[in-house]
Amino acid sequence: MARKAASAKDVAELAGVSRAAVSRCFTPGASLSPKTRERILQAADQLGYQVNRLASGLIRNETGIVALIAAEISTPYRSHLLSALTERLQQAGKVALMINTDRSDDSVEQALRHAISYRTDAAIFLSGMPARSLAETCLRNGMRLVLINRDEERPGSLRLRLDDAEAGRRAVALLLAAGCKRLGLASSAADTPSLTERERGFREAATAAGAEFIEERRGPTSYETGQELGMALLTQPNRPDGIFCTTDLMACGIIDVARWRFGIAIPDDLSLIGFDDIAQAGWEGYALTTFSQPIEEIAAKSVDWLISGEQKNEAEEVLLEPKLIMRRTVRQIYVSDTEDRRQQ
Amino acid sequence: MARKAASAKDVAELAGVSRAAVSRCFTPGASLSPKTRERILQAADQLGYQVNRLASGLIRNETGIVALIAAEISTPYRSHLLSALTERLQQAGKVALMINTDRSDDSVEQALRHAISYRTDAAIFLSGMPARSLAETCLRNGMRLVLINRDEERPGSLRLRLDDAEAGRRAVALLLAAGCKRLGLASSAADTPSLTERERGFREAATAAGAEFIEERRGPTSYETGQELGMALLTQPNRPDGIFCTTDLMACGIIDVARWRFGIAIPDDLSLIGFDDIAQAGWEGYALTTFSQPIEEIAAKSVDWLISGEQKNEAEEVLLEPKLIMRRTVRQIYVSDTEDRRQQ
DNA sequence: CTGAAAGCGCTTACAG
DNA sequence: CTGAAAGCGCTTACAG
Repeated sequence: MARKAASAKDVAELAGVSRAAVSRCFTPGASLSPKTRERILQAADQLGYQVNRLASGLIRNETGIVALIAAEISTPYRSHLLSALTERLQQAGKVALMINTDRSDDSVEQALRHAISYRTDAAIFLSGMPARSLAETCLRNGMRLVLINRDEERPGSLRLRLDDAEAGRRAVALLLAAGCKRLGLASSAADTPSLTERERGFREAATAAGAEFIEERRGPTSYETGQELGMALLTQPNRPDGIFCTTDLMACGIIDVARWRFGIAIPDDLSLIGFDDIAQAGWEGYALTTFSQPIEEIAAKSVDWLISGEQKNEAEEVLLEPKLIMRRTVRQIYVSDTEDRRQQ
Repeated sequence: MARKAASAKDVAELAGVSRAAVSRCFTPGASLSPKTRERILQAADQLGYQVNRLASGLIRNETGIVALIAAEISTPYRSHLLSALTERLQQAGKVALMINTDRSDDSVEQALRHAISYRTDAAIFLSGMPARSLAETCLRNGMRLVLINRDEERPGSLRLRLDDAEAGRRAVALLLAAGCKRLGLASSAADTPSLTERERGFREAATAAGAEFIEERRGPTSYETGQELGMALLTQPNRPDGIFCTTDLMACGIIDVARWRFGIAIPDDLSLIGFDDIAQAGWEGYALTTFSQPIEEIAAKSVDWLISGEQKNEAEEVLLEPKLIMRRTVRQIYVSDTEDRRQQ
């Protein structure tokens, strides 16, 4: 039993041409007479020939592989972004190598070494950061780096960020406009750049507005943490009536606790704003007012940058705007009762 | 600017040994004196050398890459499975190539061709099926195939299935035991092997028990379809009081519609059973009684089979049991009120 | 234990 | 337009 796929040599022999010719047949733009091309294509088809990307990658110094480096890849937001990225990559003729990390420097380094050993054309970081020295090694090898929502930059890389702080500020304004008297900030203890920025924006605006607020930060970024956050915030003697939660996943936990354990009416007795616009935020049971991450835009910009353009030595940076998605967890007091009905 | 990573040649020169020696240094079990190894390791470290898996894959006919072929990869169940698979693969020293399909034969074929061109050691199918002829080509090249929840088999491949029909049957029994008088079967129109089996088991058992039931099948497998299903089922003149929904995602949609649009109390006025045990099924707002897919077991069995063992010519098959997860969407009537309280 | 040499499957100047 | 030849970075018998 042959354990080898057909090679260019096999095709060449069958078609009665040189190995070079069959190579040209599969490299766009190479000169080849229509007749020869036809003969080669037919032979290739007959043999089930597929060019070996390992070999061609070795020669051309371009593998068509790009590494996706991320932690917690089954989380709603993360998996959505990964999906968008994978799809765009495929449309651009690239292929995605998924590498799971646990966010530790060690595992991120490990991931990047994997990427290097497969000579990926690029690496996209959704979690963690490559050490400066390793990043330089990558660049020297012609590998491109894109950093999504990371707080540092690396020379030669593309950095895509959201204006997280602005979202925190807008959340405060919104909550105050809804008549909330006592604000709450809920976040995980993950200390991820995006979360920290959202928190900072919130504190800044709340302080500037002279608003009273309390905050709770704990645990990993999860639904369960949301439940704990809800318990902590809602058992306070003077509990908040307007909460900004740095992540939808946690906000869902807060909503459930408020509703099912305390019977708190949302948005009448408690207004809540999340971040990410995960699918569940749009579910009827949550209808969460939140800020959406422009996932398709992030994915598009990332792969556009990867496939086009020359390598530069400065870092490029693009700042995207989260968009406010109004749903039904923030009380609307500006609209009178009758107008409210007319609007529906 | 050097655009090339350090190669074995560079390391060999720096360490004053042959290229063969540095190759041996990085292949487990190759004979090499401790002294030489030490010198090589040091040189490699200094140069930031990583063996080029493209070149080694070419020679050894083993790339360490395994393709994950799936549709709708950001769905809760799918992304969870993908995450487990990726993790196990990494632990086994392999790396995951993620390929997105849209389930059409065409895109599945495309995906497999991609896998072939990168000479992946294996392909794991979570969606779609490789055409018989293509599958044979793969096997001939020594590529291993694992099919998860697929209805056909392919010689030489591993097929992992769940006893979906049995779950459908158990759902009927459970609903009947809960005192439901009129059953409902809710499913998407996706015609996926797993769904069809779950439906079949339900119909079989319902018919055998002489139970009255209605069914609704429509749309893709999504939360939104669940909402439609809920509308269709709950607006019936004689609506069901016990529903088996072939997927948790859709079940969540049904719950929300029942609760928020019709004010139906769950489980008092409507019992509901799902399938998959996605994270949301465990959320406080749903607390969905459901069947769990043994995801970790599926992942473990898949990669164990891949890394160990000889290629055989018959297809192997393993049948896994979905496990009933009792939560709070099925009415409990066997337990008297006082006993009920004692149990808590 | 170690090295020289052949070979994996491709691409790409270089000539013609 | 086409082929012969060199070379990408590795591994692996084969000798010593």
